[in-house]
Amino acid sequence: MDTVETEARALLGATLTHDGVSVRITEVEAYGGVGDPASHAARGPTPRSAIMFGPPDVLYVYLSYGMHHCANVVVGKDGDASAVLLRAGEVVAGIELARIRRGTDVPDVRLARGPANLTRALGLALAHNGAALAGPEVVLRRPAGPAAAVSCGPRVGVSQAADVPWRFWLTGDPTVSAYRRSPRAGTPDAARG
DNA sequence: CGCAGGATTTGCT
DNA sequence: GCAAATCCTGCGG
Repeated sequence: MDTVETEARALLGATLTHDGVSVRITEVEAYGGVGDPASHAARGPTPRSAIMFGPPDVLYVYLSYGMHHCANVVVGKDGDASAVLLRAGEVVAGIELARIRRGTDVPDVRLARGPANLTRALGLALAHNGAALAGPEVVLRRPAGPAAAVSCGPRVGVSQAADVPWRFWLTGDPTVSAYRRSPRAGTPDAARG
């Protein structure tokens, strides 16, 4: 339970609840601190990334491309800037509310597929940045034991250190996105579990 | 004060 | 498969 990598794996199968919707986490990405060029904390603490340097078990929410929200779980002890991006999940409660937020024509397995879609299904926004995972607003219920089958592969959407296999997902789970490859098609996926 | 870029998603060709 | 939408953050001057 020391590395962000381990923390990321441990979050698979966890259930995150907010505002009437619960999502079982099926896909995550690990982000290191200062040593990880792809992390928001790569160049030291900034107003935005400061929350990552604080105590763990809080939410780190940020706005991407001016329109999408992404949610992270801050891990590691105080002073450590590690975080785990929540990329996809399965809606296990409040599915009707999630469907309203995402659109009635969205298939169930896609309700929380993709980091921005997951936050939208949960109703998370910038206002929840720094929210404690122990509640009352946001509740994270960690799984009793480690996930049975976990696959790993390179991170998606990052232009730095994309070769580091710090993306984890539950093998074979239908809510996990087989996301598009990087611009360079033909790159070996290496993502098999 | 101004500029460049981003942990994405969606829709059209 | 490609390109646009859209705004906040971080850095340089």
